[in-house]
Amino acid sequence: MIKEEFRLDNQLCFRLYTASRLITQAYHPLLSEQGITYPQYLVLLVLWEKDAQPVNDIAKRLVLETNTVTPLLQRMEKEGLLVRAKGKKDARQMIVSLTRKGKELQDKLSCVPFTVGDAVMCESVTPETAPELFRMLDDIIEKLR
Amino acid sequence: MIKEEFRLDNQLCFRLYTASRLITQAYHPLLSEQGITYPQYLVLLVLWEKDAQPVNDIAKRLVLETNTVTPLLQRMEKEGLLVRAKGKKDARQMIVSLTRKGKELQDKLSCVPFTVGDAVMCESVTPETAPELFRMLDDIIEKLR
DNA sequence: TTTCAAAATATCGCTTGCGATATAAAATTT
DNA sequence: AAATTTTATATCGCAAGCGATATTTTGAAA
Repeated sequence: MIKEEFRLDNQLCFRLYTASRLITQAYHPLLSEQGITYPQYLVLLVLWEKDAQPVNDIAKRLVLETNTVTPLLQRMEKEGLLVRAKGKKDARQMIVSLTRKGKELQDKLSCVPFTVGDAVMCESVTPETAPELFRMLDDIIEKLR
Repeated sequence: MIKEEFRLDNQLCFRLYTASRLITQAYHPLLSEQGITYPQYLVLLVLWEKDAQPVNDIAKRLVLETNTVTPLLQRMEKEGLLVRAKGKKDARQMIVSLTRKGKELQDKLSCVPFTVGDAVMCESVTPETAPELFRMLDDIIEKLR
């Protein structure tokens, strides 16, 4: 008999990994309609909050490494969603700014948070219980980052 | 001002995605010591529970597509962790079985679940609250799969 | 039985994620 | 000021994920 601690059904990480992938898949049809991916959508969320940020700030906000974010931004620049320009004060920095196209996507994607939100709501995850779930995930993230 | 629903801090998916990646990173040093990755560890968990399964059963258990699992199994076979053999009853199937090396890893990785479990425990996630978190994640997974 | 649809696996192409390393510019030390 | 260290990005290589598609085998229908 397998040890209890090795049972897949007892693994928190597997649940997080699966839930994360499935929700990302729920985003997919909505985002691909506008030609973007989920990580690209996250970059847009960051830049919609505050435009013209250096690569490092975007990476930190998304808890990703720059070696993940840089190619991501390069692809988005090729798609005309943003531009990257050397920083004037600090020439090491690359300042990332939204193009008109990148800004306009906000309107075109305006229903996405609601559509996905509805898709995720269920028995134990409701507007009442979501804050508790958020708090647990935030604690885990804080502990591990 | 950005709309509330677009704020990164209000996104469940981003939290799941980040928490999932960070916990996977917590596994990394423990697993790479034995030359395996986190998805490969998941395959081992499945096969330790029940050896000699077709590709499809493993994929279903991990909620992954076969086009993800097949190359994963091929890499593990190359590493000598398992063998793949055509099914006798159904020649379309590939039956995946652990090698001695794959079985022996269970002992070498015996402390992994505890080490990672400890690393994740925090203020709001404890042995008491974990079942509630599990239940919410399971509901989301069930709803979306 | 012949044909056709379904199932199981595999291949292809592309985007991520990330460890390791390189490059260039700034900040600090000597 | 010259040398050294730190910081900000970028490049490289490889393993996942996954949509789309191909291949093989089975099962069902005509």
